[in-house]
Amino acid sequence: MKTLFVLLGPTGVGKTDLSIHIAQSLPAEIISADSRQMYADLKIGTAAPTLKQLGQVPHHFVGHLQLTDYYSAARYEEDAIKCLSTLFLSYDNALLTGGSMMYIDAVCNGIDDIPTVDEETRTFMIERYHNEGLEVLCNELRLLDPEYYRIVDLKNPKRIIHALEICHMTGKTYTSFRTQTRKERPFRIIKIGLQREREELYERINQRVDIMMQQGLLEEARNVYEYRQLNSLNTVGYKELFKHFSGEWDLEFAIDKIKQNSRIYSRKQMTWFKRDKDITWFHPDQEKEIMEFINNQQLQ
RNA sequence: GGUGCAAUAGCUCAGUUGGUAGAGCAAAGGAAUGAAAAUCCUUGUGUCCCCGGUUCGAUUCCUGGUGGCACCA
Repeated sequence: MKTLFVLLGPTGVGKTDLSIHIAQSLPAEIISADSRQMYADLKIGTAAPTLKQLGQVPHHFVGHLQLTDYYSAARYEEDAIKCLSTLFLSYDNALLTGGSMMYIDAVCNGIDDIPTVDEETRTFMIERYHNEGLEVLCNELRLLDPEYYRIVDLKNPKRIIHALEICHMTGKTYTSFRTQTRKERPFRIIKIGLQREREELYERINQRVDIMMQQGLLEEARNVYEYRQLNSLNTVGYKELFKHFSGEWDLEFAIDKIKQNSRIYSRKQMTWFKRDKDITWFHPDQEKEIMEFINNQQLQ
C-alpha cells in the first residue's frame, strides 16, 4: 500500500534538513506543507529550502505562488492530493513536511466541501464588520444559522464573517456544509513529530532570526513592503519589519518582536499538534531511530 | 558630603484617607474546517526594599539603614 509519511513540528525545530535525508533514503519527493514558503518572494523570512536543498530532492509547493495569489487550506488539499496521486504512480512513498497545522490536517483528514467565498462577498462583509461592528454580525448569524451561532467563538471576527459569507452566498446555513467527517484516503498516513525542549527550541529560533537578518531579510522585506496589506504578508518576520519601515518601531525592537512572535507561533503549533494522537514523537537528533521507525512502518 | 524624589508582579508603573494589592507589557495554557506564520479566548501570592517605632492591625504613618535617580557642593 502506498504510504504518506508526514514530518511535522514547530518552526525552527529542524524539519527541512531531516526531510531531505528521509526523502533520499525512502526514496520519495517532498510535498511542503508550509503556507508561507509557498510564496516565491518570501524565501529568507520563511526559511524556505535553499536552491541546493531543492536540487537534492524534488519539492512541491515551494515558491510557486505570487503574493497576490489567493490560496487556502482547501485549495492546498485539492492540489496536494492531486500531486500525491501522480507521485504514487512512480513511488511507493511520499513525504509531506511542514508546520502549517491546518494544511497538514487538510491533507490527512480532508476539509468539508464549502464554496470558496468570492471577492465581492468578502469585501462586502468586511466592510459591514467595520461599519456595523461584530455584534450586529453575530445577531445576524443567530438568525441565519442558530446552530453554528451556538458553538462558534462569538468574539472571533474571522469566524463570524466567514460563516455569514457562506450563508449569504449560498442561501444555506454554514452548518449544512460542516459534515465534520474524516475523508478516507487511498494511502496510509504515518505522522512523525519533531520536538525539542522549549529552551533549546527558543534558542534556535532566536539564532535563526539573526541568521535571516545576515542573509538579507531586511532587503527582502523592503522589496515587498508595497504589498504589505496582502494576507500573504501578514506573516511573522515581515509584519514586524514593516512597522520598522513605517517608523513605528526601531530595527532592534522589530527584530526582538520577530523572535518573540516566532516563539509564540511555535507554541501555538505545539498546542495544535498535541491533540493529534497519531503522531509519533522524536527529537531531531534521533535520526537513526526515525529511520528505523520508517523502515519498520514500510515492512507492515 | 548636602537636599529632594522614588523603592509594589519578570519589566514599566498605579493603588491602599492604615484592614496584606491591580493595570499594561512580558510569560503560560487553550480554541480551531477556504485569510491559519491568520484570528480569538483564559490565567496575576507578589518577603508591597530592610531593621525598629506608633497602632487592635503597617505595604501605607514615623525614626534609622540600604541601594537607585535628580539637583546642589
